[in-house]
Amino acid sequence: MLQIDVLSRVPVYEQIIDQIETLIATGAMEAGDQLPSVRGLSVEILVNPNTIQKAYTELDNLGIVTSVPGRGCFVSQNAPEMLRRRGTESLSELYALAKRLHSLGVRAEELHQTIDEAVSGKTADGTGKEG
Amino acid sequence: MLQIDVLSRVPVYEQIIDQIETLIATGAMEAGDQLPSVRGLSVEILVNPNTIQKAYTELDNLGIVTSVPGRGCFVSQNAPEMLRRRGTESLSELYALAKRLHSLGVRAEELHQTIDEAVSGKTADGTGKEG
Amino acid sequence: MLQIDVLSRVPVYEQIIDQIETLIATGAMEAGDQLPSVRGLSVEILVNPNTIQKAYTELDNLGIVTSVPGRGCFVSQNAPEMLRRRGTESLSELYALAKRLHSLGVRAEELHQTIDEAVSGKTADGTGKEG
Amino acid sequence: MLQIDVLSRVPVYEQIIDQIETLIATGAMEAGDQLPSVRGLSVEILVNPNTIQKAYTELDNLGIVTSVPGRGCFVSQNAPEMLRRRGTESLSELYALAKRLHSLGVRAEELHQTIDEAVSGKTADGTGKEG
DNA sequence: GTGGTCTAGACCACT
DNA sequence: GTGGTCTAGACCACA
Repeated sequence: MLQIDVLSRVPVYEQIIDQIETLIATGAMEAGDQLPSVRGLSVEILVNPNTIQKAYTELDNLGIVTSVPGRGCFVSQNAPEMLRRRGTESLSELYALAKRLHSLGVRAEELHQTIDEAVSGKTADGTGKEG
Repeated sequence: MLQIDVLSRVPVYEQIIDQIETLIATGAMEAGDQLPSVRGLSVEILVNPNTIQKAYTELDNLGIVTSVPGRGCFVSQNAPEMLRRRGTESLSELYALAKRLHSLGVRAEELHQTIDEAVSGKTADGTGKEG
Repeated sequence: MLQIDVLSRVPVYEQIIDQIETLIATGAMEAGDQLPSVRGLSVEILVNPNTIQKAYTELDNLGIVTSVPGRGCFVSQNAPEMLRRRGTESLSELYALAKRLHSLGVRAEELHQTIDEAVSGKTADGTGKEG
Repeated sequence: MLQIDVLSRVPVYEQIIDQIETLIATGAMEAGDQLPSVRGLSVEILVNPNTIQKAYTELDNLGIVTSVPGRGCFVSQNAPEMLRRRGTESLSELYALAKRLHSLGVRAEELHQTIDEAVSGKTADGTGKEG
């Protein structure tokens, strides 16, 4: 269900958060759906239960999911809307990265082209590799 | 000369690297130019000499700069070209980020608009802060 | 595990790098193996943790090793291959040194004999000390 | 006359020593020949006179040249023989480097081949670049 | 003066 | 526990 790269610089709990958010934003998971149990997901993706718990707690704090003690963890009603808003707010990251690449001499045209490729899902020079 | 944000999550030595790279890529510093001395920059921007040294060593490893013990630190001949190439290669990061934001529901139009703002230097909703 | 010569002109962190690379190249450590922890190795070979850290960071930059914060430091998958390639590329150093010795009047036969001794591990007149 | 690489890791004074030694060992300079004056060589190769002086002093200490105050610096009578002996002693460097390359996986055959190329003056894969 | 190395000791995020 | 960053202060070789 989730793909974890233990060698990545991105903390494991953050990878979990990102992927669950994407599942929700893309509609693969809907409001009210139950997340896998901490222990179940732990054995499935071979990650320490504490790390899973940390990711779930974080998602709860963000309001993306709702933990119900003794029952489980469920996608919040307004999760998709929240994620979209969060995405818009995160445009500042895109802004900062684009600004840096531009300052390194990458032309605006190349930046726009990369955006188009990301949106359309092509992998021209986007390998998906991070930093 | 350099602006350090001690509250940023970006390590100080990386801020130094980024800003020097930008100075070179924008032509503010040219091949052969001498960088400020480790100790001089240290007192100027109020950062420990070891941190400056770490940044310079990293820039040396990257080939952006050539350190000559006893003489100083100089911008490499092919630094501008290297930086531009590095920037182009880093488009994959932009690709990944744009893809993620799009998956969170951000529309392509918003992404392109952010690119435009980054290139033109406006700060509409790009505060430079992270998400 | 590692032998450090504090009297050598070779920096301690470089001695660490060299010896770990040798362990990997010779198969004593394999891809995926975990390196000793920074603090653990520090007390074992009586070297400051920062010096160990510097060696590990360098190995990470070289791609020989992958550091995962909070988990440890692991031998990269393609480390052995990279090391062998690096060795072949470094033949130019051997070339330069041999050329210099030859220009100083050392006969080719002596050079070949020294190579043989180095390969077979004998220490005839190769003390490992520098000239 | 001498070629100095100010960007090299090898100290300038050491480059001067090396090249003068090579000139003597190859017979380009003979016993009794006068070396260029400190100030003359200084302007010719654009190096600080103190650095030239340091090289000459070092050569004097090695017995390769003899400084005569007020008259100049001359190649010693037994310089060629000394250099040859020094070269033989320096075989330990070749030993150490060969041992390291071998430990990185370079085969003995490749090492011998590189020696042959260095002796015969070919530049197959010997670029002369250092480390 | 320059860069380079090392130590001691602290704090941080993450597992 | 892990690696990563930073500071303070020292010493070295080199120009």
